[in-house]
Amino acid sequence: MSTTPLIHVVDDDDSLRTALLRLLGAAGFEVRGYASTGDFLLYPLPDRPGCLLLDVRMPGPSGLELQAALQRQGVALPVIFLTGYADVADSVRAMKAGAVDFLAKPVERAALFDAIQRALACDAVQRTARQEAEQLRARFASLTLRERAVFDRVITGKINKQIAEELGIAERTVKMQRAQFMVKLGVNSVAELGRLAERLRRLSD
Amino acid sequence: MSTTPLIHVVDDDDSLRTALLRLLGAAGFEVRGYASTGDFLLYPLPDRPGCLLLDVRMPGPSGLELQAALQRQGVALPVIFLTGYADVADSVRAMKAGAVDFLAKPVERAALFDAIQRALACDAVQRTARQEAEQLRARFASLTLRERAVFDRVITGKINKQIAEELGIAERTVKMQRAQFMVKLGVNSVAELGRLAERLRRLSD
DNA sequence: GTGACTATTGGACGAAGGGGCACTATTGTT
DNA sequence: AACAATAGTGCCCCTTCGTCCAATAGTCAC
Repeated sequence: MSTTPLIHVVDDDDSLRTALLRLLGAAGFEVRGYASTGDFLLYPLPDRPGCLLLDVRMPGPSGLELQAALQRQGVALPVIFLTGYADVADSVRAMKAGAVDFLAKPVERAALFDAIQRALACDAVQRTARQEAEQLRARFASLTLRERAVFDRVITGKINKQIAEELGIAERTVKMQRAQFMVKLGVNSVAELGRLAERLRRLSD
Repeated sequence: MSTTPLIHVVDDDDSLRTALLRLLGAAGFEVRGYASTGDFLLYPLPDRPGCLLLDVRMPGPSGLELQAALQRQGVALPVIFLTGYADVADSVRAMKAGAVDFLAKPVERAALFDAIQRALACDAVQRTARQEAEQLRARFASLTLRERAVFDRVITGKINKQIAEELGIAERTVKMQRAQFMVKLGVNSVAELGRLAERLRRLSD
């Protein structure tokens, strides 16, 4: 069920990165180290719980640029920054972009583990939310255009007769399509249908 | 309709505060200046759109402490920090606590107005969300215990007969209470009722 | 006790939803 | 050309819902 979290460490300082990997590994996490932004982006990201410990200043693309790139790609992996240079502008930019924390090197063990815990909690919430959204979208994607048209009108409270007239079809047909998408959506009552519709609407806006 | 936003400026530096007030006033905002955290907290906060420009280091309670106090009181006024001392720890703490931005003095006009614009947008979103939540809660608060019991079962798709048996009352009575809360909640169909129920559930968790 | 008020109930009728059965038209397949 | 497969339809029956008219029982103030 619960896979052990995978923690990615991106830092060009070999000795620090190795120390971090050892520390986190000893704490029971699965870990992967990368010496640069490019190394990290080289292979596709496995779809599993985790977070990213990211150095800010490195040869090549900076940690901030990596964070922005991940955002553009729609990757929601929580990021914890580690930096040796105290730069307020960097920290603010990172936090505005959604970083979980921004820690100064040398980082204290307690602060690091606290940040990781928050990052993993954040990731877990995001993952379940995304998963539920996917399931919901999938269910609605199986509806035909006609069924979807009837659905849209049912959830606004219209009665079959009105729907039939609006769509230029027989009331009997409305009943059929209605019954069909009730099965497809896995609901047994109009009330549940309305709740499902509201959950779908939340995803859109 | 749209009140001009009210911008609060808390800074112990009289000349800077005055300059900020003049600048923002000239830009069309309504402004109020405070020389300390205490001054700001002295009077109740008017309930209107706005944001808070807050210095970090001041004699007495710091800006960060004020931010924390506002959070504890449930005040959601967006905060933009201004600081003369570049301190990464402060900036991270402020941003983690939800600050809109954290700007170094001397602050550029463009950066300031950009931050203010984002803060006001954020405030507007929060205010409408809170207002809708209030209205929703108010509508549900008008339901009697019995009506609420029937409501809970209607939205799970139970039919009147089942509800009547569960609650130990006649089906006829269920119908009546059902009609009553439909009026109270201002909906015309079970589908809308379900959507309303889902919106209410969102507020709880 | 009396009257006002609320909650609850019974019976009945029309409107609406749900679904079974059979027919038709269109489309794609062999 | 013959043959499914599918969507749309008409007819009919049953259940459920919404509502009107009326009646009963409990509570509270005076």
